[in-house]
Amino acid sequence: MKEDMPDINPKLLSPYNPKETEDRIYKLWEESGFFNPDTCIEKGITKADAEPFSIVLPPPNVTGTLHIGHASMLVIEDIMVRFARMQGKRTLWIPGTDHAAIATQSKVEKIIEKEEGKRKSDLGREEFLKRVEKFAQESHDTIVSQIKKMGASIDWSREAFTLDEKRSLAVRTAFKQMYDDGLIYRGHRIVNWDPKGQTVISDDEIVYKEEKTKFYYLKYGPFTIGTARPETKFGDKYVVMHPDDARYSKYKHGDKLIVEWINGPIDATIIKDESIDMEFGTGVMTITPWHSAIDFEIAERHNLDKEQIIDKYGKLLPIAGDFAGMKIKDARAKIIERLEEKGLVEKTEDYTHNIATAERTEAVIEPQIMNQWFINVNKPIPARNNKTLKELMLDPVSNEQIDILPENFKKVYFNWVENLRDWCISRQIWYGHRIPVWYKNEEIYCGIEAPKEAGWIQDEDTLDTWFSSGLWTFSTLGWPEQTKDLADYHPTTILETGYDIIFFWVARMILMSQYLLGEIPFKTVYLHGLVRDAQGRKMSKSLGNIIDPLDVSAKYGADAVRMSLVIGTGPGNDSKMSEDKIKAYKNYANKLWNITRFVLSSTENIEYDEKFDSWTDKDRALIEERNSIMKTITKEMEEYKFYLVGDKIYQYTWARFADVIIEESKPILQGDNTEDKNSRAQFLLETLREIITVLHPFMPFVTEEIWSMLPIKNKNLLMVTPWPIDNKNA
RNA sequence: GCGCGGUUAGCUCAGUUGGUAGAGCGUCCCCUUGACGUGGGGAAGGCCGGGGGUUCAAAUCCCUCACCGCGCACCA
Repeated sequence: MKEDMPDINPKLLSPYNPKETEDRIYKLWEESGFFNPDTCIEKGITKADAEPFSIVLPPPNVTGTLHIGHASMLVIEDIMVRFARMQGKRTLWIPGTDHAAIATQSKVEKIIEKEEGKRKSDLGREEFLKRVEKFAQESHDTIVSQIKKMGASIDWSREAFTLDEKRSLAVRTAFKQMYDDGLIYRGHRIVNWDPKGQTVISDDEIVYKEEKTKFYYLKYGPFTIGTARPETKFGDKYVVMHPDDARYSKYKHGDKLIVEWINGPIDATIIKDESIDMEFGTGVMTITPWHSAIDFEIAERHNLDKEQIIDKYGKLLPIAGDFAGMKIKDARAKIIERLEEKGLVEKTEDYTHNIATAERTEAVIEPQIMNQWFINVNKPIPARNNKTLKELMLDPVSNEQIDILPENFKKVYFNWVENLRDWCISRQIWYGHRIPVWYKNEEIYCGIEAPKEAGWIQDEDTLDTWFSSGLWTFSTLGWPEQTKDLADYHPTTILETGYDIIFFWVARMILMSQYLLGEIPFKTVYLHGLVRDAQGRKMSKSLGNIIDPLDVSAKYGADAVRMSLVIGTGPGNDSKMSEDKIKAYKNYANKLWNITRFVLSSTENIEYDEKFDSWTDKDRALIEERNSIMKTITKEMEEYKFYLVGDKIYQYTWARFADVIIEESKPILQGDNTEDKNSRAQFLLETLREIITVLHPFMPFVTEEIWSMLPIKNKNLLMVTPWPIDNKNA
């Protein structure tokens, strides 16, 4: 039966085969050079003065492989980028990876411990770093090939890494400028210490977990104090209450008394402070300034002594007397035993509270007072109209220089910035940007390069990974050098990223760009959600519900995976993923294939005329209908409503074009009326062409493949073919 | 505690400025040898979370309650 169609591309005779197609097409794109806007200009595809469209890829961590969430991000961004390119914009998408300091280091530590039974201290800093770098390189290579598989039309010639030479220079330059402006300082402050990771972490790297524990009421002289942490109480010599608390009015601020305590009598001092909640417990507490942020603040206010009770490894110090050297967990019960013996335990209750744990190591955070590096977010900056970093972060969002989609995240953003405390940027890990500060005797030197004279020793610490990520929109464009790229493409057009890193990353990019460049890093922030499984659960190894983007792409084609990741995924919302959904879009790719076969075979003896004008009334009506849909689609593309567009094209192709229009066309094409026949044939060809064109950002592989088979004269690759609708000049 | 979402067909979700409820998957029936069974036609199935209000008209706007989810802050 197929002999009747001798001129049809033989590929069309069998079902669409993504496996055979995708790698070949990607290679075609890469070889064309069109991922690079400079090439597009050189070859006359894009005008040199065209409107720029630029976007940076949120650099995946070099901790392993990409997951479905990365795939979703790649797809949304690739749709933006392909659409912009087809609209004739000077389109730049910059790829890169993130060294992810603490995440990568702890991953490699785990591997080395598992495979060789060694710790990083057994290897030494230099050797350990070599191992991390090797691991990072391998991860990088995997990630790059995965990005290509998904069809990302990204400019590989501009690839960056947060820890490469150029980005390191950017980091040191930024650090030095902040240091010189007095925004970066070193000081003894209460910080979040991770006893397992042996490093400080920022407030945002903390995860609160619910814990059931005991709450003890202890006799402290004439008072009863409540605590869940008796092991910190050894040095407690201040007893604090609210100044308005009538129950304790006979005690005056500064009164001294001697109380019997864990290891004997203690000189206690009465402190009155308004931060005390009279309703909670007995309204009296003792404080441990070294190991509690709240207590630290009280101590600062009243200029009280601070004493360390717990060491870096979570063990008790000599102040604990008999308990010295014990771990917190073991000590707690023993201390209570002792207090019981002394008759100091009044009662014990069950208690549920949230404890701070480290995001990476899951260890319980122990607040400690330590000498660390901080960024001052409240200091006026003369070069920026005396605005503080906080204000520099707030301004562009409140005055709408920067749009956030969906808008409700603005509120979340404001709330976070307003409550922001100084950002602790030093980390006691090895992998990362070393702090560009050197010491010699009492002297301190901060510079972009090491001092030339001998005897200077560099600070041991590295920087929080988000410090370098904060520079990403401009460090990738060549800053601190004043490059052409920087002038052409910064501020970037849009930042597309997950809502879970709005604080970590989005806020810090705004901070860095506003401060260092005096301009916003991007005009729009598009926040995507989490990709969950069909039941709405998070994907995790333990649930066994992980969908690997590469697996499903191999099985159903990257186009099908792309469609299923976009449709039903508005900004800010989590999306759900299932193989059934992917399967449906694989069928769609095949449907397009079959439509193409029909249209090409049934119009074989008719020459496609792009300027055809003798439409029948019926076809004129169909064109009008199609144009109106295309207009809507274009408008929604411009509004970033890809989830609507994808579905609209799908519906139009299948339910309208295939099921109705093509069915109606069969008798027309087989009939005797030449005018009707010709008009309808032209309509089918033109409509197929338009469908394939507007679908290209969503399903680039199958559309590019079909495009290559359409009877169009002088055509270029579909990826650089102009978008068919221009709403502005319509 | 403060804030933000969500609640629409069995499941997962759309529903643009208020105008007679939609899709995918699933279920049931039927059809089909020239584009496609990865198909076609049809059907069942929804007081659009509860209550109240505005309006000629509300899934859509306002108020309120309930439940689910998330973020931030956390009390010793």
